[in-house]
Amino acid sequence: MPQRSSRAARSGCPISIALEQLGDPWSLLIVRDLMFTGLRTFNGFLRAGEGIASNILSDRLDRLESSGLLTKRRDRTDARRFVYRLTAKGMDLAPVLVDIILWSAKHGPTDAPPATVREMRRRRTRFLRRVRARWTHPGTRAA
Amino acid sequence: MPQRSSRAARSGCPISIALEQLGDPWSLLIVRDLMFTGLRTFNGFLRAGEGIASNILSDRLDRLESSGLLTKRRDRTDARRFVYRLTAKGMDLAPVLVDIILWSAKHGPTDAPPATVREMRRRRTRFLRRVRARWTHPGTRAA
DNA sequence: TAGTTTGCTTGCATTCCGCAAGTGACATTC
DNA sequence: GAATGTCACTTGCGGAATGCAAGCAAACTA
Repeated sequence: MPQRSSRAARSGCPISIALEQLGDPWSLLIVRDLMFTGLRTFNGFLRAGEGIASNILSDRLDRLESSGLLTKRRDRTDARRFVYRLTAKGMDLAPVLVDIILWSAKHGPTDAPPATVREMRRRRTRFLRRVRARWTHPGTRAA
Repeated sequence: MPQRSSRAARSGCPISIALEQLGDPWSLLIVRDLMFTGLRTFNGFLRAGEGIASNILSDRLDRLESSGLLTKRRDRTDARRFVYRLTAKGMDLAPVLVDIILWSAKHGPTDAPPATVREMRRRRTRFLRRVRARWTHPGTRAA
């Protein structure tokens, strides 16, 4: 278990604090998968992501869990499997992710559906409310 | 000049695209210094930051410039010095940074002044307008 | 012109990362 | 119930990135 000793407690700056938990190329992608897609298992992240290595994924899931961004529980129907789920703290990253999506979509071509991007921009708070509702009441797979 | 070959063009996901440009522990801190503090020079970033090494800073400035997030010009009054400045694309990260600050301030103690955090949360668009105005008309050092 | 400042660059040791291969617990199939 | 497959990792290894200290040329200052 590699330690992130050099990155710990650099300063009290809120941005620096956030980067200690999310300042790498992978953590936010895992949060994205948990928030916007239905992915909740190890192999789900492995395959549907951008090609993260399994050891890195394992390490990032541990860090995100110890940062309080997600929880890890055994699947009830399959004891091999773990179910990863965003905490409220992790869910509170939704505005950040939405702004990042809007920023990327504004400054270059992306795969994000233009209709969704437009909705994010024009009905930002409503979009965030819906994402949160889907998290509170899972199973509601909104378009 | 180390290359970020392995991180290039992982997918068309807008979050992945953003992380290719900002997905490390330092880039966003440089953007923060440019956006919220008056820092614009190499040694300014070096000293006021969280202790970035000079070679890393040099590399990150190059990357941010080639990503179109900042510009680099000679200082007119001191030809040794370069002046780094956010582009419009870099400035468009302001909503992201504000959301990150709000997220950090909500989930733990930070050094951010509570009054500023409250203003960011309650008058978000006005706060963003002011940050942008200070960028458009430099010299206006608002509190 | 001697000395300082500025923005890097270079060497080097340490750490991190991606890839491939393995492992043990569990599930499925026959 | 034995063979096979799945799941969530773990390990080994080579290469890349990082942090630290030192050095450097150009430009400014005394």
